[in-house]
Amino acid sequence: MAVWRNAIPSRDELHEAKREALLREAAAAFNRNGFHATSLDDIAQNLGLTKAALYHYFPNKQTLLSACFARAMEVAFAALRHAQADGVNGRDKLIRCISFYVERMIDELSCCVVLLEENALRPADHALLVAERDRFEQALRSLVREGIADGSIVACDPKLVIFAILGSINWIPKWFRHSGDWSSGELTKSLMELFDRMLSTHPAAALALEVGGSAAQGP
Amino acid sequence: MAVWRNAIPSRDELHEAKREALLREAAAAFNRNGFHATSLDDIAQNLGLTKAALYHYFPNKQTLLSACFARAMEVAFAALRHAQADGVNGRDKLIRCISFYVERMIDELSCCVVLLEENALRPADHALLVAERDRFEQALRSLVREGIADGSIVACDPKLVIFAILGSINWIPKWFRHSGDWSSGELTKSLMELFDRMLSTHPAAALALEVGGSAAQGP
Amino acid sequence: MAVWRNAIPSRDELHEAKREALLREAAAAFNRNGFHATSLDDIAQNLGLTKAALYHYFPNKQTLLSACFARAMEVAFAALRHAQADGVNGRDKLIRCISFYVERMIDELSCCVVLLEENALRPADHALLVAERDRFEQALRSLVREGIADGSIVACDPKLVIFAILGSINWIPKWFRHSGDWSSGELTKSLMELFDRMLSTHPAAALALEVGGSAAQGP
Amino acid sequence: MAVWRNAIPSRDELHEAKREALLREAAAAFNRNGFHATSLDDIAQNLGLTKAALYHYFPNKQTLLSACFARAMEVAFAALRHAQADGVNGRDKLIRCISFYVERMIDELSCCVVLLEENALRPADHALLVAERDRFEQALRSLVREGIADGSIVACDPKLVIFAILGSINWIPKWFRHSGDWSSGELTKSLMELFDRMLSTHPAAALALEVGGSAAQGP
DNA sequence: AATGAATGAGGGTTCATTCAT
DNA sequence: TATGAATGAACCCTCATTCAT
Repeated sequence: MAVWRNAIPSRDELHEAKREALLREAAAAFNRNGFHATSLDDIAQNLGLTKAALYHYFPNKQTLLSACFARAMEVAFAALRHAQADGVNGRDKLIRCISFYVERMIDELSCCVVLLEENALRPADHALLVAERDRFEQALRSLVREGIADGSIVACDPKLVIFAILGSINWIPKWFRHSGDWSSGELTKSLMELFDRMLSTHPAAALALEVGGSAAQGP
Repeated sequence: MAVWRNAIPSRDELHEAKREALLREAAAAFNRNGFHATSLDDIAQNLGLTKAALYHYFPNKQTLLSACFARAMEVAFAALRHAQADGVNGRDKLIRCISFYVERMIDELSCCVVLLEENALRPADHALLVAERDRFEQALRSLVREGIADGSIVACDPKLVIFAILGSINWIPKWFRHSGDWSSGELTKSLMELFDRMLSTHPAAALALEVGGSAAQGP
Repeated sequence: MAVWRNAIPSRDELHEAKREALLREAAAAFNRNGFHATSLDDIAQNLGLTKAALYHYFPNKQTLLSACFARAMEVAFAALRHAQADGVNGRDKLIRCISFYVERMIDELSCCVVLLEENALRPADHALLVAERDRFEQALRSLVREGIADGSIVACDPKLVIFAILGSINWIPKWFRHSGDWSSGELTKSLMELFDRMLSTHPAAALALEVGGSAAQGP
Repeated sequence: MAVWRNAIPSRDELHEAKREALLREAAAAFNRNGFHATSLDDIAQNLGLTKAALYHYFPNKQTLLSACFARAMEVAFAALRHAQADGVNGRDKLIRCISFYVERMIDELSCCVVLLEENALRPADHALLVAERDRFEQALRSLVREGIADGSIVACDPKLVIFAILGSINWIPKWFRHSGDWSSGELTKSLMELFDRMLSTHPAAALALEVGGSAAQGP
């Protein structure tokens, strides 16, 4: 039976797989050109489908966007849980969180400038999703405060630091290409080094940090 | 008489002033909602005009965008000249340049996510302006290399560092409000401290640097 | 006093002269590009004026068209009177009429495709002017009948003949240029020879005809 | 089965049929009112469609015009081939060509004042199509020269003769109505008699010619 | 599930026309 | 008289969305 289930996917599984492919394609297109400059025709063509066919998987274009946004939020909170579990201090948690988030976003959704398009969300989605995003940002700021308190992060304005980091991250899809100089892992690692130095109270030690690796040795 | 000539602006001066107001309003709207989500009606209404009236000042919507972009590039190269003239080493030059750029962009064009919309430019403008932007980014990378060479900037990948910094900067209009917690000068100063720490070989020294103070006094 | 009146034209005379220049320019433009493809800006620029200035001479664009049309009709009826007075038979009258009409239309109004634009006239003007044009066409047909009756024109359908001739004439502005191979007089003469042969009962004699010259020697 | 395939047109055939209907409707409208005075709404309403629906069949309004123009050119060159094959001398060829052209143009495209709108063509189409039209006119002039050489056409200026004939033809849609006095065949025949007399060296013989009868039986 | 046809709303642009200066 | 500014209507075109097949 298991063999069969692998060999011949059920109708629902096929549907779900196509839905997933559509979501990824939409995310990639939104990242490339922005939500408004992306037509359903564009997305459909890249999938070898017709515009009308998309409506079997999503009720409308806005939903594609909010699904991307929601996916980003899922990743964000997964990153947060991951960081809370494994991090040894504020800075370590923050870096782990960002690292996890960036690498998965790049691989799954071509990273998420989608977030740039928050104004394109319908009011209902907007309220819900922006609230979630704000919760995420609040959590990140809390990590900064935690780091400042435990001495792992230099004195700074948590709000500003988080804005700076998120800016760098959300900018990635504007220049990163999977075919380019870096893999998503390399990019993430290098970027984390920069952030780490920006935050560290002892930057020399920061350089020794192995970001994304098995263990983070805080000061 | 000279007083009178100042007091009563000529028709040309009035025209130019309105054109300038339109450019600013367009930049602000593009920053808020993106190029494609901004209709000429939106811009016109905010100026108390009709859509058609805009065509007295700009030949088409695309030109509004490229004018914003071009303005950003003017500021960028002014910042570069300023930094080259006054900076004492690579890091100092880079920080001065970014500082000057950010502060003026915020004040003049609500900062420039406009740059995000490069894909919306017409081919002719795109070729010209993106080339200029690339020249600017190259110049910034050169400053990084200069800093690495003179020991003021820590070993790093110049490309990545510049992307990280530009990302932070271009993200500003998504959250900064003139009516908010920071003035443009305060924001700039705080942000430069972060960048400085990210780049510095001796972060302690970096904190002593008075960034934004002298750097922001452009011509 | 007369000297003065010649040397310094009165305000009214100046106005009338400019109005006349505007009418000609409009006619030329309409002939070149058609009524709808001609903007008031086009006309104004060719006159070294602003669009708004035209409104000192004509209340609106439609009036420019109907004035051209009316002018064409004046010329048409002048041609008719001329032909009635001097022609020696039906064919001679018809040819004289057409000849007079064509030459003056070319010189005064760049010839009148304006007539092609009858559908662009406002209802009020349309009723009036098309009625006049129909009267003119009727008169031409009468000349054909007269020619058939007096033996100077071959048996034919008057309606069709007139349509054929008017078609040729109204086509002129599509290819004739004042700077080209023919003068308006030469063109008219050659064209009349063609028409004359088309109508003549004795084409050999037709070739001897001196159209537009001092005397027409009918058969 | 073949019967069925004929009885129930395929989707492609339906599409093509509608496209053809649109082309005819557009041609008729352009002939009636001119290109610029014809809105897509006008055309669409006459077809019982919405403006936007037209875009399933043509990419833009200009293409409707150039397709009409191109169609006219196809007919023109078919007429030319036909005349070259069957004509016995220059005059006969010319008349056959014109006859074939006129009758088919009237029946297929309400005749083609479309040609009047050459200025409305986009540069790319303009270059191509006007070149074709010029080739057609050149071919017609060659026929005139051939006729002069073989004695079937009276001495005349080929350029002028062709302009005169084309003028008559292009004027047709301004007055001809399918519901009127003449059928397209009768009109064509009568018109050819006029042209024939205009060209003939022996007009008596010309009258004996049976124009339009055999000439109108195209492939 | 997939598609071609059709639509209605909306945006950019042009242009005749008006008006204050 | 002449003009720059402004407007509103109309147009072409795009696109998300719906529906019958």
